[in-house]
Amino acid sequence: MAEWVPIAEVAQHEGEEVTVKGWLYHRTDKGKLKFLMIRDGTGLIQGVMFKKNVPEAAWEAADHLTQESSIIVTGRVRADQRAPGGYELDVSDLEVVHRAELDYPIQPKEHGVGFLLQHRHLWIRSPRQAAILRIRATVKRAICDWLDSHGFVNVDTPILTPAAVEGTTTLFEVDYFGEPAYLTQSGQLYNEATIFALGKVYCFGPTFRAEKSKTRRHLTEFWMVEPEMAYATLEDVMEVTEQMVSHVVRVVLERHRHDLEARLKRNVSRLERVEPPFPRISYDEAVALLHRKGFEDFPWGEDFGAPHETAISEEFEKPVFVYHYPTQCKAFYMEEVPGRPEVCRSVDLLAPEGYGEIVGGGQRAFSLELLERRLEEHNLPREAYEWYLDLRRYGSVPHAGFGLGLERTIAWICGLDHVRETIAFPRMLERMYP
RNA sequence: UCCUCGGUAGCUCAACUGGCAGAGCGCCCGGCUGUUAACCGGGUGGUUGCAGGUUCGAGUCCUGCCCGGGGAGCCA
Repeated sequence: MAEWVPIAEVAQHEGEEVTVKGWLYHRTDKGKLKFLMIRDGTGLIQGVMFKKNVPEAAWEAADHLTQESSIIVTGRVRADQRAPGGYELDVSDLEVVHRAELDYPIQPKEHGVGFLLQHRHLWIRSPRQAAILRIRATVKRAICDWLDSHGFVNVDTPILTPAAVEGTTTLFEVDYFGEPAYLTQSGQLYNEATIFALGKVYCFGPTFRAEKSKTRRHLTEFWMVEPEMAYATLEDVMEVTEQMVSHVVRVVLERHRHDLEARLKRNVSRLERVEPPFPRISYDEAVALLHRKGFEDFPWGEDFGAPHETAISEEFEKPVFVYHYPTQCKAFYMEEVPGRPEVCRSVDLLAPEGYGEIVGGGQRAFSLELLERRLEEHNLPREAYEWYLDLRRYGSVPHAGFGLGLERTIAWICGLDHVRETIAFPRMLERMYP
């Protein structure tokens, strides 16, 4: 038998007889000629099958072959401009591993979103969805590579937690041997402990929010990478963020340019501009900008909604940092701006093209006194935070960190209109199946 | 939780002012040596989301419920 090669590498075997193992994506019959679109997870290639070139049994097997049947196809690799992708397989033999039942629900045509999500376990086979999942893997890898090579130690923070990290908002409660426990919504507080042992750290895992959000930017289970650094400031956070994000975009462009352009119809020139430094504007400046752009009645002190974020990011070609938010709309652990306690040392990174906030971070409160006061103001149970307060008792340092939402970042890079396509099996309000 | 749109064949949708429930795709049969979601001919396919009401007659109007899409708030 000829050498088994992944479809992605078929072009390197021009003129040779090769075997591909995959699934039938689409078939077109033209009398004594058949076109078989074959996918194998690495790519898509057209097999051209002439009746006179294949054994009788292979021809008959192909005759009524159903979509998504698993097949092993052998043929000579040939360059042909008429073939999608430029190369095709001049088929000499075909073996049917399993003939799929004939009611495969997903056709190579348009479907409604609800239907596709109900069949997500099959939808991911479609080339576009598979491309997104491959890019997701690259994004994760690129993030870890960058952090690992810049002195960050990967620490796994717990998923089961005893209390709310950022207050008692919407957490998923689970039964922990008769006591309530909660699925984590951030590993940050634990990272603030581990930096005292390791210097620079990051956690990277799933987080859970039980909020009843029904928008293109929300999942109830999503992945977040959270770097945290000892002896670091808000300015350090912005520098690390822009370096890391730029690296990720660069790597994705390097490895997935074709998928981005051909499969996802992404305008990559927008991504090519993503290089440090990113513009930085203060919350005050952002509010002034909004006032100039038609949001005259936006009150100072409120957090931005989606339309505001879009309006701000429209003014810039790159992702933009907005820093020094009002203290009242950020979490209890934010450091104050010296001399201006009404704003805090926080920063959000807004992605271009209306993708909104992909990073939130800041410099953490340094002093025990400030933290104690904040816990009280936020009505948080002090007992649950005693260990956290210890961090300010034994060698407190200025420190800072941020969280980057993986799905939102991927949606932006891929140019998707909803984060649900960036994860294999999205968990959303109103949807837990499959 | 609120606002908004929707639910008709396996899929995407149509059906005027209440009057015989349809098309394209899929699938099945036949034809075709260059298809790109092929094309041509024939065939298959329905508890109109559920329950009740109005009416001679309801996919269509009314009430309630269920399910889903989009958005807001909140967030990454």
